[in-house]
Amino acid sequence: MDHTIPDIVIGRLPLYLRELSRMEGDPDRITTSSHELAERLGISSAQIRKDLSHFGEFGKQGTGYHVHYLIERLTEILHLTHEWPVALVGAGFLGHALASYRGFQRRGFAITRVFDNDSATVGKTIGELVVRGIEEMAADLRESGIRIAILAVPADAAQTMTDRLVEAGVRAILSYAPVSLTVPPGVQVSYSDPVVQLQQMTYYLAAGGE
Amino acid sequence: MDHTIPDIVIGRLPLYLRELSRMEGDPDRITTSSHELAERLGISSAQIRKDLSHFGEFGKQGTGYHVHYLIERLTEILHLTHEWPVALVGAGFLGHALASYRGFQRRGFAITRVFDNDSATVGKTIGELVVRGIEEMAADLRESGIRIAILAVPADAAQTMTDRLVEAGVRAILSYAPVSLTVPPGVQVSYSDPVVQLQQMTYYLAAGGE
DNA sequence: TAGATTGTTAATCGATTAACAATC
DNA sequence: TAGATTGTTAATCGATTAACAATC
Repeated sequence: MDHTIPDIVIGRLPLYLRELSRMEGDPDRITTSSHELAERLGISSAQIRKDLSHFGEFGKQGTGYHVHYLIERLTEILHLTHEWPVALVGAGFLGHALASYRGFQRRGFAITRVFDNDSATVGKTIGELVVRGIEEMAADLRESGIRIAILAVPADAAQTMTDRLVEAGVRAILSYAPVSLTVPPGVQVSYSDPVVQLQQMTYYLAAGGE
Repeated sequence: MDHTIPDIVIGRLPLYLRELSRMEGDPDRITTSSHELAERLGISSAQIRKDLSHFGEFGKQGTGYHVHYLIERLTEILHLTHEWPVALVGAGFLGHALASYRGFQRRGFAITRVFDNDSATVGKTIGELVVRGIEEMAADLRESGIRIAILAVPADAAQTMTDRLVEAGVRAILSYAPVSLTVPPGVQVSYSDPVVQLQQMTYYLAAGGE
């Protein structure tokens, strides 16, 4: 039941979880089906059933899936049963937006540290968090045991900060810097670059649109 | 040479372009190879050659690829030969961060409009842009011919705003709202949800890390 | 020339889908 | 029971990779 599951399957589980949580917001709804979920997510129902079957049997023939039960199973599978503390590196505009985002807490994460290397920013507060200097970072992360970081620094600083984070025990990095990062095996990296996403879409937009 | 190229191939082209642009920053560098590019991006050289071969022959045996020339070809392929105007919907923390981001212009995009439905925000300025009311949006987009929008509104408002954008002629939407959107055929949608990315990574983090 | 590297082919690998027996 | 929907199989579809002739 756990013969190294494809990464692409793991990538869809959070989408299932997100959609199920929306469904759970409706108090009248108790169950859903792979068809309904598929419809709402724009993928095939067979894919959803196949993905879930990697982890067990969560549904009932004729009835479908109990929404709350499936949420609990996915929460376990994704290791979201406890809240993960997250370090934010970079307190620029994007850092501020991330630190202020209310959506983390509800879904398993909490930014508990903010670091920046600009002495003019260090010491200021964002919400309840005081911005700390980069020189404190390694010791602080090791001491607090934080394993997840969000990188919101300029491209030039990204690899250096990544190296420091990994050295300090961080094992998962969500990077907003527009560069490919090099990390040792066992460290997860996920990227978000709005321009890369826009550039993919413009391929499909016939030229000529001013 | 153009028998509907796989979407996954198109998705990698912006990454090639980004890495090549970094290489071009080094004045000593004239050419690169599929091997070097592969190394820097963490993918296979065969994949890079295969991807590029969908569009033509851009390299020279024994020499590799001329960096500047390949940048120009990719720029054409992705329709980045002119700057695309972009409408930003939502002027919260994230909207501010996006509107202030210097990285768009250099890579083919310019946010030229910002809309928000909060009357306390409308009329304020972000950089050189004045925030406009949502009620102006449809007419303004149609008149300006804008085809690309970035959606930075709460989940609840996302589908309604999407419908309005599509109705007003927008054909590509980059959404930061944590919901699946429904759009008619021919409209591109790309998503960015940091929590989804974090949740994918926690799967690989052994539980127990407090 | 000798060495390097492309573009392409064919093989391999992996993911998606259609279909259906099982069963609630 | 009749209808609905799962979990799973096998077939299909698509993407990646290894290998190499061509050639700069």
